[in-house]
Amino acid sequence: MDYNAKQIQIIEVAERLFAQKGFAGTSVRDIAQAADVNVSMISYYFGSKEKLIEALFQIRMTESRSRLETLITNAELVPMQKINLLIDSVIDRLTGNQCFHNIMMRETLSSERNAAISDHIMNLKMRNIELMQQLIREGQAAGVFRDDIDMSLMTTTLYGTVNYAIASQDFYKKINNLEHMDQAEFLTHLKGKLSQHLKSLFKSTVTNEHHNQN
Amino acid sequence: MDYNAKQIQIIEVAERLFAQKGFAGTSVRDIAQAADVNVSMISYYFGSKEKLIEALFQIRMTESRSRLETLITNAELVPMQKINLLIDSVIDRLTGNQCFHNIMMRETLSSERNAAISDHIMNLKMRNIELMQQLIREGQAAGVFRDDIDMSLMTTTLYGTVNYAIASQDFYKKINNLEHMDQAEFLTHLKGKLSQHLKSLFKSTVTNEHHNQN
Amino acid sequence: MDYNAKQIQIIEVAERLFAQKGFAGTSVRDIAQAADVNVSMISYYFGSKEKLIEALFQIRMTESRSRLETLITNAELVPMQKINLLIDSVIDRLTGNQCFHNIMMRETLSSERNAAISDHIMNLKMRNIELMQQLIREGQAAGVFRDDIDMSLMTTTLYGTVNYAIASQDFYKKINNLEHMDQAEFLTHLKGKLSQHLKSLFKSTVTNEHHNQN
Amino acid sequence: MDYNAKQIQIIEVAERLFAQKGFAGTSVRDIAQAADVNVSMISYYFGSKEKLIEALFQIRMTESRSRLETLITNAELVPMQKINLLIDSVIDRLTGNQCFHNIMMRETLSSERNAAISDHIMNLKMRNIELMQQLIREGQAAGVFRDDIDMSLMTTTLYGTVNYAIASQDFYKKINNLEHMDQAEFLTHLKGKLSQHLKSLFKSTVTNEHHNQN
DNA sequence: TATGAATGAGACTTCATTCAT
DNA sequence: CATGAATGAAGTCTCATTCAT
Repeated sequence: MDYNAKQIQIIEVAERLFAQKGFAGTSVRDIAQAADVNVSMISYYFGSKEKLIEALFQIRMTESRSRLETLITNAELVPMQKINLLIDSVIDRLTGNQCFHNIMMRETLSSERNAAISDHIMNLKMRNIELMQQLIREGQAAGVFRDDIDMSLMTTTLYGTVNYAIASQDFYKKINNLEHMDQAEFLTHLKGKLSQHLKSLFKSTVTNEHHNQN
Repeated sequence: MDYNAKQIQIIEVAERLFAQKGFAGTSVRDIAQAADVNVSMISYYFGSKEKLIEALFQIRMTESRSRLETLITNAELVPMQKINLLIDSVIDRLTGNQCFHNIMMRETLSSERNAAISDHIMNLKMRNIELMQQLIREGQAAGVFRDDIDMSLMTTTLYGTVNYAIASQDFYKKINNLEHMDQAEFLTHLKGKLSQHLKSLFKSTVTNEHHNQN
Repeated sequence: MDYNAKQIQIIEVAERLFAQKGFAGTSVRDIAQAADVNVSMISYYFGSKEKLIEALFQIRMTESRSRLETLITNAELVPMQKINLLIDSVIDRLTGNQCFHNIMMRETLSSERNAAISDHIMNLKMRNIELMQQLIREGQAAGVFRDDIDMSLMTTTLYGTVNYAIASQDFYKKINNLEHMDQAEFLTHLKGKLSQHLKSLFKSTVTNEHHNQN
Repeated sequence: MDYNAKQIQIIEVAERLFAQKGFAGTSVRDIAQAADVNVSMISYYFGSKEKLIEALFQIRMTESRSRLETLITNAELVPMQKINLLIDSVIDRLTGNQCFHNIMMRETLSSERNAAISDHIMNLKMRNIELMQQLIREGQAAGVFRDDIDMSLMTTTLYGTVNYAIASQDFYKKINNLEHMDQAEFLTHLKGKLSQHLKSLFKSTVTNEHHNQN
């Protein structure tokens, strides 16, 4: 599936609006107006509003498909390096695609799920968790990771923390008196803080050294 | 502001539907039908659909006002005990009000924010963070907590993890082969796991003992 | 099911327009405009355009339910009198409800049939044909009707002739130089001619007297 | 006016679809898809959807032009033989072109008539009736036909019966327990029945013998 | 000559809200 | 105080046709 310039334009505009106002809260008129195309183009190009968001998911998820694979299967890195790179990768992806991950979060929250989209999300998550399990086993085999790591909870903390940080960025700005920063500057700052925070968290929890049984 | 039985019925039904289908995705007809009242009642009682969700926020947030205060100001507990109680409290609140916190998450994600709701959310977060700062300072004064704790990030991890776990509960069930459990059983299981996981996380990160500089 | 004044108004207007332009050829806007109501009233009152035509069928067919029964079961008439009254009854009904029978004819011609409407039509036809079979058997028992009457073909001729006459009335007018007549006058004339014609046809075909085996 | 292969293909597909779903109920997309041509071909070849149906009428009516003439003017047949051949000819034509006559019936029922089509229909009917009048006069001159025949009513019965029989064929099948027959078999059966029925009807009505004054 | 992309009008329906009772 | 009928705006989608190629 490849899309022409106008289709991509529509998808990008839709992504932004869906993130801002939700799927149901965004009308095809909104999208058409913002993308500067005729209203009927959405149906014409994608079939329906529903199919448009499916196209969006298909594109964004295809894009992020291989990054994790190459990282995990890189033979030159030790497990803890991979964990740290993984953390930065997740931070980069989620902050770099705020709109899309916002939409994905909303869709995850919704129980009126579109089957195609749910499948996309489920597949992505399955793949991610499997890669992480593989990484954990590698670290355990090398004797540097603890044996009782619940990877699904660590993943939850990783994604949950980054997601929540992005969703609450305005609040974070305010609480830390960072309102003077512009968006780019602030994002760099936030990413640095998150990176440091999560790496520290993972190191304490995942490695064998100095762990306090609870 | 107190509401009569019918108004409360409407609010509770609306809460469930907003959580399931989103604010824009839920029509006043849906609410009226599910609450078994006339459609015009929503406008009649609350003024508008918008005002209805504001009423919902106002109620739910007023409800949760005092719990945290009493915990933090309890003189009989040591800081680490408070942290652990706090973690359980957050887990309980978020899992016990999944519908409402689902709505709050969605609204936080939305940049088309209703001013009244945004204010409610902001106030709640400010209050929470202040109480936590207070708790942290108490622990630091007692010499059991590290000096360089970024409480806003720890809070982000706490809420983010619990939120994400709730949002992804279907996935968690699947990945851990817990599909045989009924909802109540599963929720108990999940709460236990989250509690253990987050306490461990906080202990490693917050206390002075065994910390690995990063 | 009883309908209020506005609903009846809508149904009657719709009946006329469906007869004139067909179901697909008539928009809800056409109907709303002609009935002098808001467009959304059609959906509001009937659910959809489809349901509107179903309501129309349900009403018209309920109306014509009992006429035939009372005629056929009337003990004071001899079979041939019943046949003649039946012919006049069919002529009256079809000319008196031109619009509706026009719609029914179109729907019968359509293979994109609405299930509810098809059922209505099928039921009506089944009932009619059964009553006629009963009448024929009565006449045969009395020895005045032939034994080899194909009632389904006679019925086809009866309804077919009247239907076609109504559909071709403009042509009939022209061919018989009756264009000076107004509609009421012409209809009376046509009904008389049809009555005479069909009675003669049935007498020759149905009765035992003077029949020429073919 | 002659049409190329693609145009004929379009016309034939359109004929089938118009018969099935009506003119307004058939979109040019439906036609283009079923005929496996580009959507714009309809406008390109015929100017518009309207012009397409006109072309269809023009073709089908030109086709059937001469059959009746040769029959009526055949000097070797006696009037009653011509009547019978005429009946079979009508049955053959209407059953053989069900699609087209279905469309013609619908268009006749429509009061939103396309002028060109109405003219076509009117011309065909005028020609038919004139040929029949000629046949009747011939029979009357020979002393074998009654003097008071209303040919327009007899024609109405002929066309009306055959049309109605075709339109109600599903019902006829059901009522006579012929549902086991395939379409070709059933059609042969129906044509035989109609032929016998109408010939008997005409013989009783048209000829001087054994007529019962009404 | 033939095409497929593109269009604006209009299709049906649902929406939140109002108003007379 | 409560209701249900009614409304106009706006929703998504399909339509027949046009136009540049």
